Amino acid sequence: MAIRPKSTAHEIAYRLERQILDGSLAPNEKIPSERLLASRFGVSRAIVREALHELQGRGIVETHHGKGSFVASMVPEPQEDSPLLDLFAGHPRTLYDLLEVREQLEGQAAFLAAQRATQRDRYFIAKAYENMTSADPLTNARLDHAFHQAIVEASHNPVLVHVLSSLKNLMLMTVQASVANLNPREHFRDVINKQHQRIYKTIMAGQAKAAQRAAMTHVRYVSESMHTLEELEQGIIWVNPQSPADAHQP
Amino acid sequence: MAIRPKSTAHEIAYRLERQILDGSLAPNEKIPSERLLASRFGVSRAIVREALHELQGRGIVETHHGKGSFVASMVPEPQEDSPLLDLFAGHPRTLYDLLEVREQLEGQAAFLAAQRATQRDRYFIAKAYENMTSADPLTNARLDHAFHQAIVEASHNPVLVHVLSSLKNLMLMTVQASVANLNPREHFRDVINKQHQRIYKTIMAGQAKAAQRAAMTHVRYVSESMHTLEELEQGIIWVNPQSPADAHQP
DNA sequence: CAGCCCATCTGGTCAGACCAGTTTTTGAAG
DNA sequence: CTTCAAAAACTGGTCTGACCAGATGGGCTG
Repeated sequence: MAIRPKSTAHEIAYRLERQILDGSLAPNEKIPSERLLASRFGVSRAIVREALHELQGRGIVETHHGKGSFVASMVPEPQEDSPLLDLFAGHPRTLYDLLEVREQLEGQAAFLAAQRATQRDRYFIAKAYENMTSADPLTNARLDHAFHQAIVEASHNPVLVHVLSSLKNLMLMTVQASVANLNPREHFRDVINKQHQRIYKTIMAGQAKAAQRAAMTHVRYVSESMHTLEELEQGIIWVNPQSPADAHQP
Repeated sequence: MAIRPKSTAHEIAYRLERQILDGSLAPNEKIPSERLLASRFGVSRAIVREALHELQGRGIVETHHGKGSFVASMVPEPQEDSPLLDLFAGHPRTLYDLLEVREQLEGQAAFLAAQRATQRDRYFIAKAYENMTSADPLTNARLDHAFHQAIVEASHNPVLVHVLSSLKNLMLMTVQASVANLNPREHFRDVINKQHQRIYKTIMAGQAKAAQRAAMTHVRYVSESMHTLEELEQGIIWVNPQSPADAHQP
């Protein structure tokens, strides 16, 4: 076989990645200097840098000018299948573009779910709804997502499922963000709970149009609320005494 | 603000990324050569390479020795590993699922285009519309698609652009199929032309709601017409003496 | 006309130099 | 001996220019 690597840089990236995965290089550990790696691997420094940039792009490595490169602290997940997530991460405005699309698709999903949900679908939706409402409001981002997911699947449209599935991580991010930001505020939480209830009831009642409206209203409300919150935060109005920047340094 | 970028390489990666996001660089499109990018951005080729490696690590870019670098498609190429195509193959019904989703997204695109289209957008839409109407009705599948594409881009929503772009091949297939099947029939062709005209006019007039309705009506009509045709074909009732299989080969 | 070859695209790799932050060493002052 | 600031010795960041290696297209040759 002897699958020769596409490029030396890619090969180096692969070997470094393996060292990280098998524990030779632990999280937060300092990676040897570029010059040392270069001589150790027998390649030029430029190649080492290209390899490091590749790993950097994958979030496995962080480098700091003057200090060195380090194994990223977060768990390296082989989620190669979501370039969209990476693409949009760090672009706040895109969040609203995403919510704009979600408004349509979730609305359609609710509409179709109301029309097409089988007994089994209804059971899962109901279960997801109960789990969500009975759980700790501060940590139910995933349950929130599970509820929406159950609805999407009840639409029985594979394309819709697939498209939204492509946005899954991204969606989870936004749902998480919204829940994390909105839930602590009782007013928002109450409104959202009511909206979820309305979506749930209309789907169960088979009222397609109403379900669509409810889902769209919900997503739009989340979007607008986050926008409002964002403006508040920019005004340095912190309800929580916690500082916004304190999640780093080993 | 003045957030000075961590590094030039990262800055270049960001700028390339933005070009991809806003559609200046479409999926599968060839990225300018490293030497050209270097001189264009005013940096060394090494920096361009590091930036490309970062995007490579994020799955946004693919490069091939001797050929160049390309924007990766969000959905795996139409090879055998595309879940959507697998889904589609052998399940003709999926075509209607796709059209169902398209109805929503094209409607939203038209809505947003009517609201947000710049002068430049309007120019491109107008041009695409003219090209489409003046061309040979039997071979304008691509022009049809170009028209719809121009509208989507005028929505100025990168997420929408990329979601629809991911479905591009599939969409082109359906548009092509619809045009190929429907166009020879004068009645359908007339209706579709009128629908295109209505979409065009409402967008130009900035009538968002009307544009949305027009676009949705159009997609739904195409879907329903194809459904009708399909039933006709199964009944082997051919109005046109033409064979059903002759809409390919360049 | 067929076919080979070379000019010239493209990315891949290398070497060495220098700039710019960080850390460590060092040496002089207190 | 301690203190502390300057300097040396790290680290990554960038540039230059060269050469190697696939891919390609056009023109010369048989």
